[in-house]
Amino acid sequence: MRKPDHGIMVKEKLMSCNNNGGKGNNNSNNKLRKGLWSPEEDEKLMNYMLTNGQGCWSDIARNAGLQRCGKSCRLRWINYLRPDLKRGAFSPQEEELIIHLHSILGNRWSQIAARLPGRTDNEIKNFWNSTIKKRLKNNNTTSTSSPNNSDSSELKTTTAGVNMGGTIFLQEYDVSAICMDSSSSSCSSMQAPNMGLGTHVANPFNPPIDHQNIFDVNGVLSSSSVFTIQQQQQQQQQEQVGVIENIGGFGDYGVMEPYVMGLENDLSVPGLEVMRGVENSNYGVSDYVLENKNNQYCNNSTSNSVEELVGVGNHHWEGESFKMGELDWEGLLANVSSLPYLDFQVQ
DNA sequence: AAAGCAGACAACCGCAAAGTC
DNA sequence: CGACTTTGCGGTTGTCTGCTT
Repeated sequence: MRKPDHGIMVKEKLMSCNNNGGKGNNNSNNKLRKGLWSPEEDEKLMNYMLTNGQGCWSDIARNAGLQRCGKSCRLRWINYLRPDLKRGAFSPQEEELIIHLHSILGNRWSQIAARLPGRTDNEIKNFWNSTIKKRLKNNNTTSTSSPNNSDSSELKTTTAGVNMGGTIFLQEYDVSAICMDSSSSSCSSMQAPNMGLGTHVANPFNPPIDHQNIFDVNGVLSSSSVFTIQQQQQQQQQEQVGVIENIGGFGDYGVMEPYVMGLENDLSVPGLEVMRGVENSNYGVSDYVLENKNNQYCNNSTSNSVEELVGVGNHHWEGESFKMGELDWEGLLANVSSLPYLDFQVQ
């Protein structure tokens, strides 16, 4: 709907930017611009960043000749100017991953974004709040099940919804297919705190990788929560559309258009990763090429590192070629299930 | 054609953690 | 060790745009 080129109609607002909640301001220039960024400002910041790399943001704002606070510059760079940003609509795979990650991480947008290359937390947050949440809510209102209905004694097909805190619960999710683990064949509900799912599991590098835990609004482990990755993968193979389609029939995306990340030239930003590619003016996502030095995207199931377990963050895209279009989404989703820092969020 | 509405997204705000002096 | 600064995060607001009435 809205074109990505903003900042043309910048309102001349001035502000006293204060990062410290009113505790002080060491910026000699108290009249700082506020509001949308102009193309000139973007250019200044971009040029400065490409030349000097990332540093102290307040210095950047000053040295780049911007009448902006460092905080504003940082946000602009991270959310808009960064060369490794991917633009355009979220692909169905990305949607699926977001939903999946959100079911695990909750509103930890930065952590979710770290697992979606080229996407920012702000972007994902907006997308969630404007699109996914609404879809799921609509779907939930038409659902026969209530969010608080954790009666898992019945094996029902999928319903999904969003609790008051915005966390997805997947209840009664094709239980017959999911609850194959004999140890949990009863699919009985369990209170999350009793699962030892406090701030972190005891050993963060040795997570209970055979469990995916999805909690309903009361923190009750849903009836679909316990199954092994292997079973999940089997399920995903059987149901390629998986969670997404079961939630509400996402996928109204038409044909994905080729979109290659990056800019027309190779970009080498000090302090940032090298990305290589050619931008297509079309928005939409499919086949862009990143360079991933480690080429480790979510395929190292034996890894001891959190990042390696669940994929890499935005900071790691460099090195050998990596094709987004060839993402092992299913593998990614499977590995995401093994997030070791499964904080239990009381909503 | 104008007004109203809703979607999408950029940007701000407040807070907290981390870092520095 | 405390004060101050910087950075990062999540919630929220503001603005633009396309669609509908």
